[in-house]
Amino acid sequence: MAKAAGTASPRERYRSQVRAEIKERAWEQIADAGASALSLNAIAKRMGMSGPALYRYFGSRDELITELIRDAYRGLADTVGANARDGADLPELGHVLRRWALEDPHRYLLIFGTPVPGYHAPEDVTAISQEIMSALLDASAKLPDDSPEAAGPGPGDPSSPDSPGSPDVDFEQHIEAHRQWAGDHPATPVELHRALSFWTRVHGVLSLELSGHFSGMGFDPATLFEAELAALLRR
Amino acid sequence: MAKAAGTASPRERYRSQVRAEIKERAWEQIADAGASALSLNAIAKRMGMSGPALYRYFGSRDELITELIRDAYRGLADTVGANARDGADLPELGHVLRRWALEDPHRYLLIFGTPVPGYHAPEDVTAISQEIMSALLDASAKLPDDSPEAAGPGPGDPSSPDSPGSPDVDFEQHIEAHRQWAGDHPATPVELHRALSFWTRVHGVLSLELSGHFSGMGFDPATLFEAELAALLRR
DNA sequence: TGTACATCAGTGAACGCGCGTTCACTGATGTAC
DNA sequence: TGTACATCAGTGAACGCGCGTTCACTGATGTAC
Repeated sequence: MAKAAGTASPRERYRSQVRAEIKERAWEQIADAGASALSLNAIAKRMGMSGPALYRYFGSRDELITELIRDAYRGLADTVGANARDGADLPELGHVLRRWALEDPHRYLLIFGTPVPGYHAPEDVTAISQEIMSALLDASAKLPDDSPEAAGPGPGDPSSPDSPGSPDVDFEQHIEAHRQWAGDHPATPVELHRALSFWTRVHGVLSLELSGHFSGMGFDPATLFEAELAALLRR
Repeated sequence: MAKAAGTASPRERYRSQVRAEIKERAWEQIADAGASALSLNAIAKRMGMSGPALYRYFGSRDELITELIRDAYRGLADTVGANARDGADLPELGHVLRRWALEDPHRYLLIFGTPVPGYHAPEDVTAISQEIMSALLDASAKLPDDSPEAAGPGPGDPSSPDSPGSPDVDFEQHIEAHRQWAGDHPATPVELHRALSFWTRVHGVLSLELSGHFSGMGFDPATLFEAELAALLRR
């Protein structure tokens, strides 16, 4: 029988405390030596416990990694979702994302970096990542659909954004025909396109920044990030 | 005494053959299990040799990894450099990069993916990556500096590309003051900016594509890639 | 309130494994006279 | 062309290590009467 929701026995409370500490140490270890070096024995040692003790809390090493990935996705979805509901626009969500990534680079890289070899994410993670995409689509849909060439006051007519045969028109036709990933979201092709550009551009700067590829170059990645977000609106 | 360049004794020839085969097997292993699982013993086993034998060819595991990274950078620099010298423009270099990455995703990810924990690239790798950047700057400098708003026939006057205080002007001022990474390259701030945008956007799409983040989404990454390259020209 | 029992956290020993690396050695290949 | 020596590739044993995981067990904590 399941316990009444909301209450928790001291044992249950203790259990979830220990589970939480295991995860904390796991993140520390990932920060020190990378995700593929994650070791239950090493975590146990750091906690002053014997290795096998952890098997009371996680069935296997893979189960622990899965839960770390799930937690990371969940946290990102919550952060993005909350800001989107508060009315953040796409550039603001960009800053939210960047802050979240810099707060704990390894958490970001565990999700969006080189995949852990041989590891396949469970289904619910896919659902969470669709939740994130959906928040981005909401924000994308709040921006005007036409490019600012015609910066007049009117809402813009839909006939002139691109010459036919241009890569944008091509992509927007393509995305129209392959929008299953957007679920039931009612975004227009331009909005879908903008959300995808947003995602890839944000990731492009963040990924290189977090991997240290700008570190010897002298300039401030934040300024480049800013410019990329701005270019996204211009187009 | 060093041998006369160009000739090689049978022993030297054999040596470099075996070295090459070790690297080949190493790449196979990276493809199978990730860079952090690279193991000299496992490579030796695949080659039908005993583990210690490899120490005739590489001083340590780290030395082998270093050389793989160096080779990858070198290969990319050669590819990009050759195409740039043949007159490829920035979008064409984008396709070159994408082809190179898809040809062997792990090679790309070893360089631009999540860093191997605890590993620091040697100096000559920095030099090679500057070589790549320099080719991108050459290509960037071949494009007109002003945005296509003013699509008139004149070469464009330098006073109108952006309103002051816009993120682009901000970034271009910043990059002007921090252009040491560009070495002696005489590119203008707009060109520097475009080369960096090129790099981060190309990487943004490629990185997510290679890590499988688009795989369940249904659309074709190539089309998105195309659109990103086109947007780069537009600005 | 006290006793009997069930639940559960954590331990220590053990299994088999693969790792990087060192070392003394064998045997083949190349070099010098 | 033949012999003596040096060079070098590769082997097998060994070192110490840490890993994931199973198992039988101890001892503390919670539950039922």
